[in-house]
Amino acid sequence: MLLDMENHSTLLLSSPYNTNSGDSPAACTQSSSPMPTPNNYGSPPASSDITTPYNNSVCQQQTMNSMPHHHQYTMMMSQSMNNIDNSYSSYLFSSGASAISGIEMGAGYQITGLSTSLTPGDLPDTKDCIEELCPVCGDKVSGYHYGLLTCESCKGFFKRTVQNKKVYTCVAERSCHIDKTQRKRCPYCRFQKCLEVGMKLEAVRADRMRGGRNKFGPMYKRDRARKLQIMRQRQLAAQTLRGSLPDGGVYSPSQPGTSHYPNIHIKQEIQIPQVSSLTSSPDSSPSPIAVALGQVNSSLVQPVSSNQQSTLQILNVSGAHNSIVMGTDNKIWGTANSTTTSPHSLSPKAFQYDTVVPSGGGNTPHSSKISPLIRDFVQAIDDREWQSSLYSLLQNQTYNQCEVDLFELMCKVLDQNLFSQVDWARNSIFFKDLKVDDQMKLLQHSWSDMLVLDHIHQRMHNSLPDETTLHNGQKFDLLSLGLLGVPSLADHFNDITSKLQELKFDISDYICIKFMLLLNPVFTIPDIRGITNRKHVQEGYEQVQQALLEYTVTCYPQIQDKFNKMLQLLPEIHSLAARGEEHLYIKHCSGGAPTQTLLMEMLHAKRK
DNA sequence: GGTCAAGGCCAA
DNA sequence: TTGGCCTTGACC
Repeated sequence: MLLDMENHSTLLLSSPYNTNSGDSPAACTQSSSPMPTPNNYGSPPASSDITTPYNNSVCQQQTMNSMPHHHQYTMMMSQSMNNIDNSYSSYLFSSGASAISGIEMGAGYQITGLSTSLTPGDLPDTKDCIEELCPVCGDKVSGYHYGLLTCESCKGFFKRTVQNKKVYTCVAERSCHIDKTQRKRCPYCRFQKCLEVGMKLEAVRADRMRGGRNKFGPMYKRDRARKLQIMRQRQLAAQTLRGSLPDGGVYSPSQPGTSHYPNIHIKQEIQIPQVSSLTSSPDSSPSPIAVALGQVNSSLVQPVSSNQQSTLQILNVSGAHNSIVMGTDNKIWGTANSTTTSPHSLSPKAFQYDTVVPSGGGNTPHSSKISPLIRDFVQAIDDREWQSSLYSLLQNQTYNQCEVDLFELMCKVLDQNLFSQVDWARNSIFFKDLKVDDQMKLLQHSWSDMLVLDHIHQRMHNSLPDETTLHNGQKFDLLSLGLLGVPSLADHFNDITSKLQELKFDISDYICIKFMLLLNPVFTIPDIRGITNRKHVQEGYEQVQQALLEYTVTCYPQIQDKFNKMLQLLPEIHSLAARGEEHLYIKHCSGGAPTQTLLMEMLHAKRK
C-alpha cells in the first residue's frame, strides 16, 4: 500500500513544512503511523532475519538515480573534472598526517581565530578554534548526536523519526536540498540525508533510557582527538605560510571561502558527511571521504566483533556463487567460498604474519626468515575495515528504499573502495614520501588494477561471496565490483583467480603485487609526465620485487617459478581492469553513471 | 564532581 | 512538528 498522494496533499497544505520556511510548496508528506511491514507496500520481500523496523518505505519505486547524490564530499572537489589534478590534490592535501604543501580547509572546519604565534603548547582546543557545521543542514553543531556532530535540530528530528517510526514521503524527486532554512520542507529527504551522512539508528535507544553513555563514547573521543590533531597541523601550516608571505598578511575569517593567501582555499562548507552510515562514523568504519581526507587513522578502526557474525543468514551456498543476506549486524559474509582453498578463508581479518605464511610440511619457513618488509605489509592489512565499509554502504544505501539502481550502487561501492585505496597508499611506505603530484599520477594509472586485485584478494582470502541480498530484498552482485561492472569479464576474472590459486597466491603475494601495481606505472608508462621522484619510486618497486622474489623462493620452493608466473598475470589483470574502466567511462559519458565521484575523476584523469 | 550524549519537555 | 533547553546517568 502506497500512501495516497492526493490524500496527502491535504496534509501537505496544513503541514508546517509549508509555512515555516521556504516559499515554495512543501515537497513531502509524512505519516506518523507506525512503519508498516515491507509487504504491506509491495516492497520486495525482506529477509526474515531483518529485525530492524526501519527497512520499510512508503516511497514509490525509488532508484538510486533519484536519490540525492550530492554526497557532500563532492562539494569538496574544488575543481571540475577537467581539472583533475587540483581536484584530486585536494583530497591528498587535506590529509591530516601527510604532506601539507597547500592548505585546504576542508572537512567543514572554519578557523575562527588564529594566533599569530602559535606553539604546540598553546594551540587552542578544538572547541575554541573549530566551528563545525551540521552535515545535514549546515546549522551550527551542538555536539555529537547519534554518531556524529550535528545540530540540535537534526538531533531532535532524527530521534523523533526513529523513536516514533515516522514514515515520510517525498513528493518531489527525493533529492530535495536540505539546508538550515529548508530542512523542514521535506522530512523524507532530511531523514535520508541524516542516514547518508552517518547518523546511527542504533544510537537511538529502544528502551528510551535517559542519561549514561553508549558504545559510541570512545569513538567520539577519538574523533575529537583526531580533529584536534588535524586542526593543529593546519594551524601550524598556516603559520608557516603566513611567515612566508611578503606582506605578512593576516588571515581574515570574515570572508567565507576566501583568503588573503592566493594558494590557500579556506572552505566554509559543511562538515563532510559520511558516505556510509551506521558503522561509518565517526570512526567505527570510516567513510571514504573521511579516509581520503585524512580524518581517519585506520588503526583506530574498531574491528567487527566476533559475536556480530552470529546473525548472518546464509541463504545459499552453492559452488562459487554464495549468496547471503545482510543481517542487522555488521557482517555480511562469513562462509568459505568454495572456489578458494586459502587457509585464511574464514573471515576478513587483520592479518598476523604467522597466520599467513604457508603452513604444513617441511617447507614452512620460520617467519623470521621472511622479509621485514613483507611482514610489515601483511600486518598493516585490516580487511575488516573494507568489509565493514562495504556493509555499511550497502545497508545505508538501501535503507528505506524499495528499489535501488544496482549499477549506481556498484559505482558508489567502487568509489568507496577507491577512497580506501587512496588512504592505504597514502600511508604506505615509499608512496607516502612522494610529492602529492607524483602520488596522484601513480594512483591514476593503477587504481583499477588494484581494485581488481583487491577483489581477487577478498574472494580468495576472505571468502567474499559473489552475491548478497540487500535489506530491501534486491540481490547485489558483489562480483561485479571485481569486474568493474562488466559481467562478460567474469570468465576472465575467474581464469585469473584460478591461476593464482594454482600458484597458492597468498596474502603476502597479494600485498606485494599490490605495491608493485601501485609503483609500476613508472615502468609500464615510461613517458608518464611529471613524476619528479622516479628514483624513489623505482627503488621502492625494486625492493618490493626483491622481497617478493625471495619470499616465493623461500616459502614456495615446490612451485617452480612462482614469482614470474604471478608477474605474468599482471598484464591480464591490467587488461581486465582496462576493459572495466572503458565500460565505466562509456557509461559515464552516456549519463548512466554517477557524476562527481572520485571514481569518475579517475576515469577522466587518465584520458586527459 | 565534571562531562556530555542520551531522552524529555514544551513554547512556538 | 519543530527545535531550544532541561534532566539524566555512565564514564572519566
